[in-house]
Amino acid sequence: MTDMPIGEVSRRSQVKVPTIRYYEQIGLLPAPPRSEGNRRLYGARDLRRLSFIRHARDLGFEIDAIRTLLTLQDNPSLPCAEADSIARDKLAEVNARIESLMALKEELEAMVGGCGHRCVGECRVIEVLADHHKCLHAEH
Amino acid sequence: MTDMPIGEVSRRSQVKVPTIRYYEQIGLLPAPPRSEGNRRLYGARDLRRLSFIRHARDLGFEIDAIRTLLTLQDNPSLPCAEADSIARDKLAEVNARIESLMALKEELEAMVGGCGHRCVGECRVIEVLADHHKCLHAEH
DNA sequence: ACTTACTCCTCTAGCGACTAGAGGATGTGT
DNA sequence: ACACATCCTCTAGTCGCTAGAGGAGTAAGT
Repeated sequence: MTDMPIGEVSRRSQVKVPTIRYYEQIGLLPAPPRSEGNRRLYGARDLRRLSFIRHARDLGFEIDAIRTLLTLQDNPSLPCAEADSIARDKLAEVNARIESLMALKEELEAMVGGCGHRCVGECRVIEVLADHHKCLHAEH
Repeated sequence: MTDMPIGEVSRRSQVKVPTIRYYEQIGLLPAPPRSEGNRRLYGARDLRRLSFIRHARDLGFEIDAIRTLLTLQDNPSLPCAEADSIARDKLAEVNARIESLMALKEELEAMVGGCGHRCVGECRVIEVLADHHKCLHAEH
């Protein structure tokens, strides 16, 4: 459990080796002790922290937000309004992104469906991109 | 219509001035003629090209894909299978992104809903991020 | 003991698609 | 004549890594 080399903590946390070193460099992960041969030695705490980071990154949280979340995690007696608000912001952002991707999906489907694979002169894909007014959603 | 300065073509195409110069630099937009005082002078063709680029960027196409699409647009007699396949790829990617965002949305909703704004020690947001097994979707 | 193969170290540079800012020239309106 | 907007080039920064060079330490097999 303790004194894992970077490769093992990488495998277990699913965070790539250079990324772990990068996280150390930007101060997201504390610099661990080193072996006699100057290798990083990680413990269970580091593994938990890395898993936390990786999970949050997967969920689309930015490094800065994760920094805040980690500070909160380190101080469990603080009020959690901030964590909640970060998650709420993220949710709003995700909803917005879903909405615009749905519009995009419709537009792409119209493009792809309308093209009969002849030549570019008659291609709906090119046509739609060239002429904004042929869009399904003129707002953008 | 012709001999617009960069600011005007920017306003009309909705592409920012430095971005237009950047597109010129990377060879996405041909370098226009210059005025006596060394200012770029754009014509209707450039405006159309920029609008095409902007529209495609909005739709999430990468610069490289746009480069291909522009080449196709410039040669209308080529078969359009490639344009079609680029759009199809993009559609698949968009669908995948929508799906993962929907899963994310659920997870964030569970986080936000489960937290009663007390203190971090009881916060579901932190808890879920720290412990992967509390996720709704264990795959990721 | 020696070799091979692997992991690890530091360091620098690169990615994509811009964006920001410095420092200066040109153009427009009053 | 002057103010002010717009333009020019150039360099460097953003974010979150990723790739590669060049070298050192370590584990397993012979």
